[in-house]
Amino acid sequence: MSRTVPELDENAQPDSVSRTAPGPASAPRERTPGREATVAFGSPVGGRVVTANTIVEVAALAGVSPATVSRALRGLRGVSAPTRVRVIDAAAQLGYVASPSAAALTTGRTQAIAVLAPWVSRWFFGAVIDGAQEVLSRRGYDVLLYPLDGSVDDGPAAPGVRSLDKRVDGVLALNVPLGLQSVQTLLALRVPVVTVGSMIESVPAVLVDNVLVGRLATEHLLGLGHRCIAFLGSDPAEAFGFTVAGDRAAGYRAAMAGAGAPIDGGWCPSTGFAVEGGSIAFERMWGSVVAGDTPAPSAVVAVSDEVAMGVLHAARRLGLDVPGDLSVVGVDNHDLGYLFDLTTVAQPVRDQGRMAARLLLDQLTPDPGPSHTAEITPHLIVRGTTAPPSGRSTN
Amino acid sequence: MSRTVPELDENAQPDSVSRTAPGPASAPRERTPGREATVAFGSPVGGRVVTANTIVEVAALAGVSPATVSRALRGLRGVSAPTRVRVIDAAAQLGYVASPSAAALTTGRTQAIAVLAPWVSRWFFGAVIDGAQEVLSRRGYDVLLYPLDGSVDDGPAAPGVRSLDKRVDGVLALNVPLGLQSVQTLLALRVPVVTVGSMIESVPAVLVDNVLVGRLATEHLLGLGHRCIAFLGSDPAEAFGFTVAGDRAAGYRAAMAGAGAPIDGGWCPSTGFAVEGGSIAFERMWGSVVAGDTPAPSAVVAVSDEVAMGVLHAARRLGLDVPGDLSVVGVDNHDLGYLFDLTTVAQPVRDQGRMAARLLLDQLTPDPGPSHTAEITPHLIVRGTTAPPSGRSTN
DNA sequence: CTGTTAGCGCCTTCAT
DNA sequence: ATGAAGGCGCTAACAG
Repeated sequence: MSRTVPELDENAQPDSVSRTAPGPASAPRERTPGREATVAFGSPVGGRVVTANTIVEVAALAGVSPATVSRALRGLRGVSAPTRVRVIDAAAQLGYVASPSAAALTTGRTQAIAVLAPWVSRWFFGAVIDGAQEVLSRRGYDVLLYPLDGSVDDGPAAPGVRSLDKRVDGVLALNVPLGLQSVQTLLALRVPVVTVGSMIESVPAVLVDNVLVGRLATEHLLGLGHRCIAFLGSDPAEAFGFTVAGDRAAGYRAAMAGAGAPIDGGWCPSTGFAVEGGSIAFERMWGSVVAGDTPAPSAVVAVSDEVAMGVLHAARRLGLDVPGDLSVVGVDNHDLGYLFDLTTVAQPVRDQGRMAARLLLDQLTPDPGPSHTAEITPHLIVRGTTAPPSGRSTN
Repeated sequence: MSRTVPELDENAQPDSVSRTAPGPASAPRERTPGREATVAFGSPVGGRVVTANTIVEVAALAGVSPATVSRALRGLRGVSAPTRVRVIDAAAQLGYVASPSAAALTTGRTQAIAVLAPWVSRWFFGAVIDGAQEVLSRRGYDVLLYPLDGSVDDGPAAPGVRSLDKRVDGVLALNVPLGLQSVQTLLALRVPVVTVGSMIESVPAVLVDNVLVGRLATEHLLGLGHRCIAFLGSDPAEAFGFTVAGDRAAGYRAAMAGAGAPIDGGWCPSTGFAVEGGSIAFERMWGSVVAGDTPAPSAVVAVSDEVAMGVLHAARRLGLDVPGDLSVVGVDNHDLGYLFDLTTVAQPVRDQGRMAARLLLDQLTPDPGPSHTAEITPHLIVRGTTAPPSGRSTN
């Protein structure tokens, strides 16, 4: 199958299961009418109390019908104030929470949102999710995490996406280059979808003006006097509406063209978005420079902060001084970027998550109105990895 | 090696600003008997096909009863091979997926696991989740992400945890310092719980021998000849079974004591686990050193790699050379640690997620057996931030 | 092996 | 403002 585990932590210790705890015996999910809790939920002081499993118990305690409990607890109108109080009290006292499954079965809404992301351990995704989560949980939605491995190809059945059917009220797709089949399956779910960073036709999205991103980064370097600027992160296999790298590259090219600065063919290797890609590409490029096959760039625009970090690392190993010998700009404003004193084009990432969540929630209201696409404006943050070129070629 | 993110090509379309897409109109979740999909799910070629909403349609198409469909699709025995094939075919053809809500309502199992974590954007949590997710989704479980803000205090109602009732089959609590109330509410859910990094009495856990962690780090430095070693990350508010920092500090103290190296009162500030905590604490400490109130340490053990990064950053600002003037050890083996050439005590983090997930799944089998606690063995990874002290005080 | 019969717990008309 | 009744889609006992 897919999903290999490349990043096995060195020392993948076989599960050394040592101690043995008694454990809660984990009784096979009894369906008995009442459960014992050690804490009185409604009262400030502890004590033994039976937790209600169903709405019926609450109704009984409050002296009303289940229907009224349902209405009262959900804040629907048509319930007298005193009744509502009694019901809420009873529910609190019993620690009652409506069964999401049962509620979903009748209403057709699950109160859950799927978040599609290849990993969460990469900062960008984690940050977007944090932002989205914040908004979604405040509105009472659960977040279901779906790992969509980077495999762009999707089989005819696209099982990953398919399993979302009837499971969520909406989908947040994070920088996921979905194959055609997956997209169609996704849309066939008939639930609102919002993408972040990638585009699906007629689906609302949170997008950054990536051409501008590329331009800002490049023009900053041009402004410092650089003429020989490389772009690390073009991607040959651009596809499926995921044009982040391509757009940034375009902005770079536009800026270079605008300044009349020629671009060498060896200056635009592809890297992906991770640290290693940056290291490898830069080392290779520099090898080519040393060999005389490629003119030496005095600055680098990296497609992401992580790629920039990789470049910094490689540059150090190669004995290059940053920013003395080489200026570096990244993109993202990664949480750890300041540790490298990394100049970067910021694209508020947590905000993207928040906005995407709001866009999605908008589509979940009774009267959605037209869905729109939100555009995020990037801005330059100048730190210490950029400086005028050491030579005297001032522009 | 590591999976690369999506690919892109280099053509960028000018990004029109804030477009407004028609959007899928997002009809209020119609409950009509059939839905249109643009793709034939079962057949290799596209075409219009009605997606079945219920098991009844599948039964009809396969010419069997709903019960048989249920059995066949779930791989239960007691279905003849040809029948099973017919059913599976029919289901595929209709793009049928059983409603999780309905299934949960009858079985009492939701096939979902809650992951409790304060954030996802911090590397440690993301990595653990990635590991857990990998195991859980392979076994058909959904992952529900619950943001539990670091607030240790929990109100009497502990609403955050409470809402998990009837929603998940198990809970994975990641380094969450749960308050007493929350713990009891959690246990009252009557579902298996596994913790990572923290301890709840009689609840299985994945734990690192953190005393050993502290010892390994400290003894490494002692072995290099350091005598004046600070520990950044003691935790004053240690509580709720979350003893990570305390245990590491204890290991540090034990090692120091074993070497007969005295510990100055100013050497053990608290930091939390994030970068900034490390920077601030180290700067403050160094201020005290400069003021003559605290003897200068020649090395630092940081409670986490992020704290170590903060120390490195602060040290650089203070003009200290690492490892010339100061050696630094972290803990975690953070994905980005190598960029800082950071010596660290590794605790395979993704593996912790995997193991926790397995432990949890073990508890979900019909006959759970005794729950056990898994212990992870840390090990030292020597990189470039540690070296013998510049002075000649060799041991 | 397969079909029939009951619910699971809740929400939602429709009455009252 | 409240109650009564039916059904959401599925699974789990029984029949056969």
